[in-house]
Amino acid sequence: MGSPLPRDPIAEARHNWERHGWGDVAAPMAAITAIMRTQQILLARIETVLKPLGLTFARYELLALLSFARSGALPMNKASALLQVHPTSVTNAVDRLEHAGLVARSPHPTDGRTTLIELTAEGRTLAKRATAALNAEVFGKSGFADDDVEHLLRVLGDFRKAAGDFTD
Amino acid sequence: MGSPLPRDPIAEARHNWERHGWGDVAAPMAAITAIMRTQQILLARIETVLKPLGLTFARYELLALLSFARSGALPMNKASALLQVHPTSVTNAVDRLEHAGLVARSPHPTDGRTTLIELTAEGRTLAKRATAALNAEVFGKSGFADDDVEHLLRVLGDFRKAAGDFTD
DNA sequence: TCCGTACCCTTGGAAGTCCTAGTATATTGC
DNA sequence: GCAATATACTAGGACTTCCAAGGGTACGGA
Repeated sequence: MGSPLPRDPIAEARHNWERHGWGDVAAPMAAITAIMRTQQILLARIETVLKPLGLTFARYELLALLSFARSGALPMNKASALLQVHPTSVTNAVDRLEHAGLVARSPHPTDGRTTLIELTAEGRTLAKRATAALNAEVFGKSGFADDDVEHLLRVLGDFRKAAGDFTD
Repeated sequence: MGSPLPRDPIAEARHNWERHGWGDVAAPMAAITAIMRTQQILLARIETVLKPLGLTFARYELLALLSFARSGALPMNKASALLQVHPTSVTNAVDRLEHAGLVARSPHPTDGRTTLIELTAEGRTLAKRATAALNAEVFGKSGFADDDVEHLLRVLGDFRKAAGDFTD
């Protein structure tokens, strides 16, 4: 999409902020922008690894979640809550995964409102392969030093908790 | 979209990774997932602030970039490179901003292939208001401690540089 | 019993991202 | 000068996300 820029655009932005008298918020602005950009880079790496397997990140996340579910099945609203995405996004992902034969919908035994989603054998196999690929190609080569990983987990964990992600 | 979960889903995922014998990549996996989620939270905050102004984040970024351009105008390919998004995304954003009367397209004086984009007076005013709102409501209340901001900037800066974002 | 409220999922629409292709203009090499 | 290559933008399609609205089901109080 683009070759390396001669200058860091986020450092430039920070400089612009300071030049306009917003020095008090320039650093957090830069940090937030850097998080946005980092997410973009990581997502691109992940999608590159998943593409040959016919998966997108959204669909992989759902497969992975199901593969760890004790009972092997999850209500859609549970999946929505755990993945922290809108229910319609889950509907969308399940539609496509179901069409690809990787998951199946079934009615909840006692609650007629609820739909359960479950991995097919094929879905379970693909989830394993996708996780192995991501472990090898992305998570195992993140480029973050061990110390930095721990620090990120602490800082971002505090942030998410303060944002109301979890109460734990 | 959801009330706080009783447990941190990312910590759960890390636990699942360790339980399956992928302990060597569990921490980076968790850190990467945390970056994804943090971006999602921050983007939602930003969009909430921009919505009353009739802007999305993508359009705001373009307005802000133009407002800092010395000449007041930028070729679309330059904007694409600096914002680090696909050229078609810039076309999309410019289409909508132009329709809203916030930017204008004009032909490049010497290169017939390139299109220049420029802020209208209205666009310049709105960019100022939007930046003020973001500074007050998002960047000024990021929730990150000053030390953590500096650390984030270093770690993510190293990462982006290693990923080939800039050569500086 | 039955009505209202709460909850679960789906549909349709708007927005963003990227990709692939296509058109038009520059530039380079022969 | 002209053909071949490179560059700039745009069109159409796939995907994800969210919101708003609607239909179905469950449950609790009158």
